[in-house]
Amino acid sequence: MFKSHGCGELRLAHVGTDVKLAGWVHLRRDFGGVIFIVLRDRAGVVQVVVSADVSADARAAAAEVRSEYVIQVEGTVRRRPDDQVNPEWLTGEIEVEARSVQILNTSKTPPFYIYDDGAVDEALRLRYRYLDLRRARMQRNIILRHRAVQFIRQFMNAEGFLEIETPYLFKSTPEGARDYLVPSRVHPGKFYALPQSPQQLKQLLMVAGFERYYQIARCFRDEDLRGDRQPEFTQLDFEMSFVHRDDVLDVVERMFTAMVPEVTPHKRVVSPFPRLSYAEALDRYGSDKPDLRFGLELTDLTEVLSASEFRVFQEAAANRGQIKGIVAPGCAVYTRRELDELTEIAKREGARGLVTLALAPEGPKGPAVKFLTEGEISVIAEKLGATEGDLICIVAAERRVVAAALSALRLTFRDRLGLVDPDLIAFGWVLDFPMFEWNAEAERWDAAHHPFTWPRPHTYEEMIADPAAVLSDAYDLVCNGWEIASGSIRIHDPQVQSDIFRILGYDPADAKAKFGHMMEAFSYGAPPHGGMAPGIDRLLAILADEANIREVIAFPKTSQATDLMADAPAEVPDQLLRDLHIRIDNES
RNA sequence: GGGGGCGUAGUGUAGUGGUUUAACAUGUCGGCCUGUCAAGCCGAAGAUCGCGGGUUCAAAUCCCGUCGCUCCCGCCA
Repeated sequence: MFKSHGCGELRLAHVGTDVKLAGWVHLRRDFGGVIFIVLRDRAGVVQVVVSADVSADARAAAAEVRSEYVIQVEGTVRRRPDDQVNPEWLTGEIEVEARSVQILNTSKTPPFYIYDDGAVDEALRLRYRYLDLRRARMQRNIILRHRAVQFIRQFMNAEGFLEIETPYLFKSTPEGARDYLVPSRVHPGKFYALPQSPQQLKQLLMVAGFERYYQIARCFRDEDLRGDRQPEFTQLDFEMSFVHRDDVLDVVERMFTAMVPEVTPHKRVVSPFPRLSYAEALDRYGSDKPDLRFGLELTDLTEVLSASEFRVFQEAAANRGQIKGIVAPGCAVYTRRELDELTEIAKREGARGLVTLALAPEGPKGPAVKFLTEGEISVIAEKLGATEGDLICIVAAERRVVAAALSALRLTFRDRLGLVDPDLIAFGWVLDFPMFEWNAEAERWDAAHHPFTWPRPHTYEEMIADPAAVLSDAYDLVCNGWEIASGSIRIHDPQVQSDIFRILGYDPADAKAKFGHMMEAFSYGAPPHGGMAPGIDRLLAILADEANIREVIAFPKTSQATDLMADAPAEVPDQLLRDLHIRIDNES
């Protein structure tokens, strides 16, 4: 072994110990006769003192050393004099007096600082990802991820789940995200698809009688990226037989409630997780993934303002729309410019405008004041619980737009007013999703979650009577405003499954080709089952205080889905394409 | 597919009201230095201002195009 200890693990207790260390040169301070080297390895950093008095050879070697050289040091752990303790460091009470310094490898000057987590151009970080990963922030995040995943494995194992792998080369399924395809060499013109999730396979594992399955599964979706979306991402995919909805929720709730204090002790989990119906989430927060760390809930004013003379309100009420508002505490002083920005946010979500009422000391102010009676204004303020100094924001439009606009404003105030404790982890369940969604463009019903979800009323007659009213046993877990997991109790009855396909308008022959294996499997004694799939990347981003899941993935893609380090995707030799029976059409 | 932001020594930034030898910090290289801890002091090198084209007497600066990174909308059952 090159080393007897990790650099960062040395403490006062090691004083007097002879140690062999190996790592990277973090910083170097050369005084001529004495050279300080801050040596770094995975465990952390420690100060090495190389004195000419101790070893002329060691001093000579240390003088050659530069940032990020890989060196080996042999020496003795020594207590630092009281006035030279570095309280910033875990190893700050000691130092290693070097007897020998060996250069194991040199390094070019790195393209950015390793010892500092300061901002560096994203493209440069990704091009030199292996250097970026050396930096404290990424080391911390990747190690945190390891600990979280290990916790999950131990927890799931203890709960009686079996870890089972499923294929990456599988079959494209209709709907959902665009698939990543893999051409078949053996079967010209045919393609595998990388799984968007192991959904079908885990259900088949339930049919197979494993009862409890889990997998830290890579999933692939060929859609445009966002801060919370990468083309490949990782889920804790699990499925359970002979359970009801609450049994599934219970596993996840216990797991995360135990995990957070274990891997991030400075974070506080709100427990038990609040439960909201989908309808309630939209009603109170305007979103199906509400940030539950703060209030600022939406209040419905449709009824109290239905008789208003104000045309904006009249129209909304007349068109079966809604009038809702939120209160921004202390924001009555907002300038014209700030109010315009709020209006822009509302408009971006489809609202035609935003009604603002500033409760200034001299009375209510705002462009709509002249259209409202004093009585109406006081009813609004009372309903919303607004007091002097507050800013009221009202959107009147169709339900969807009202929800989207006020939700966006709510998050804007969250950020501007600093309404959340960054160390709060606020999980919440969103339940009772609708089974179907009307797809106006295609003029048909789509599955709101996926077509394998168990509908509450499950006879064809009950469902077709009013598809919009059919709720399902689908559920989401949200955390700090992110959708963190999604799942459902599945259909295990082939009759119900074919009824769902019928309502979704699948051509029976087509459904058989796409899902025949599922239908057939269900006809061989499929147990009632359900499951869920928490997104590991998103959860880790929240725990690591990162806004982008890139920061918790060792080798992520850019927002254009490229790998700047390896330069992928890339062209391939013609022969490879010929083997795959593929010709490139440069026209399209 | 659409919209916004960014691109200037290795890195992070300033300069963007047209006329500079393109500034500052840090890093790099050399020198001094035996107790520093983002060491200090002295000295040096380092930038065709992302790329291409245009306007002009004159472009880092204005215009057009293009590339890259990023955020958002669409998309993501």
